[in-house]
Amino acid sequence: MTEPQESTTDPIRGRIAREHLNIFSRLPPVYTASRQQGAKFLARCGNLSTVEWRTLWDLHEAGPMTIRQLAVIQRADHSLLSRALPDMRRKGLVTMARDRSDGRQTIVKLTPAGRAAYDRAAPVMARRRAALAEVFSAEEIRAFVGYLDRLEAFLRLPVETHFETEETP
Amino acid sequence: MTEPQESTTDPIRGRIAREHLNIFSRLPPVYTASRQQGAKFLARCGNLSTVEWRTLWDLHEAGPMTIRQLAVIQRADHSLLSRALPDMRRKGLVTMARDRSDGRQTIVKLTPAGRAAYDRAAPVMARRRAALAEVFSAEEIRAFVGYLDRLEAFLRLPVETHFETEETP
DNA sequence: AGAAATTATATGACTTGTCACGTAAAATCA
DNA sequence: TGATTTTACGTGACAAGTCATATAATTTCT
Repeated sequence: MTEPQESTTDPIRGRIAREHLNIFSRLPPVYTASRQQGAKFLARCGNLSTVEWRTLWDLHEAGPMTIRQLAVIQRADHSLLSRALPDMRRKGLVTMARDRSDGRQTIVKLTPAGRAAYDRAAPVMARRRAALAEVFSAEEIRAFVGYLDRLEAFLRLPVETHFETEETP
Repeated sequence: MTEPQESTTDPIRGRIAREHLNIFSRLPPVYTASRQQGAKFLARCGNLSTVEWRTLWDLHEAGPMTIRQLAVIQRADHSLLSRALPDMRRKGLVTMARDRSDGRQTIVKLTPAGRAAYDRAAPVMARRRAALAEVFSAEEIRAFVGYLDRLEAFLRLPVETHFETEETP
């Protein structure tokens, strides 16, 4: 009744089944799927990249800020922004001005075109979050986020933590 | 009592606080942290990359297989493996042989050196999973994975799903 | 004030991951 | 059997991210 090649596919299936419960293995595909879904939503409302969308959103919500602040909010390396922003300026979405009171900093600000791009994208991206909210209740989201918090805390522990002799004498 | 600059930092903090509950925003940093932690663990036991480690592990657990099967297990694009494997062969970790019965396929197999590299890395990576298990009970892992399953199912829905007029007449 | 340390940004090199497209081998179907 | 479709793999081009290092401006310390 079962396929004759079962002996060949079995170890593969077994492997997949076991990895299903491995959080570390699950993360990359889930993250990637999220990135792709986000990109598809963005494709429907202009041609913003993920980084661009996040940046427009942050600037819209929190007002003009420095590159570092953007990086802090997005929890990404500042170099990611440092590379993305000149392109966004070229596209007319933002302005970048050296801070007069602190010459190291660059203050990034939405332009009218940037605001327009935000306005075009925002409802579509809001729809995405609304769609998620149809699948997860607010309570479930909180629980899920709680797991993410705890996982992240674990992931950011210094690695040595896990290699010290942990015998409590 | 509060800092005088609160008016400046407030919108930033507010933004961070609000994004904290946004699953889509939380995923990239969590994924990235996991990748970095994995890389640090791997740095302690040889110099395998993430992809290399995953591949050695899969081959060790499920035996020789094709590039496609590796990609399926890892839920990644075949091109990722297609690029990584020649390097691994060059390092002597695997052999790649054209399948005699199906000339399209390449069968990847662990070499003794590959097995040795696996044996070196495996205990360290097992320790990582053990450390996670100290922080999450088996039950919690199941619940967490359940959320990931549901999220992934949502993320892989065709995008149009979310744009059809969903008024049930 | 001057030296030393810190901070903000830029940039090169790299990993993980995608998609699109080309080619060869295999499977299907007429 | 021969034409068409499918499948496996390779490869170029790209996005998102990192780290390390350099430079300039600011802050801190003596």
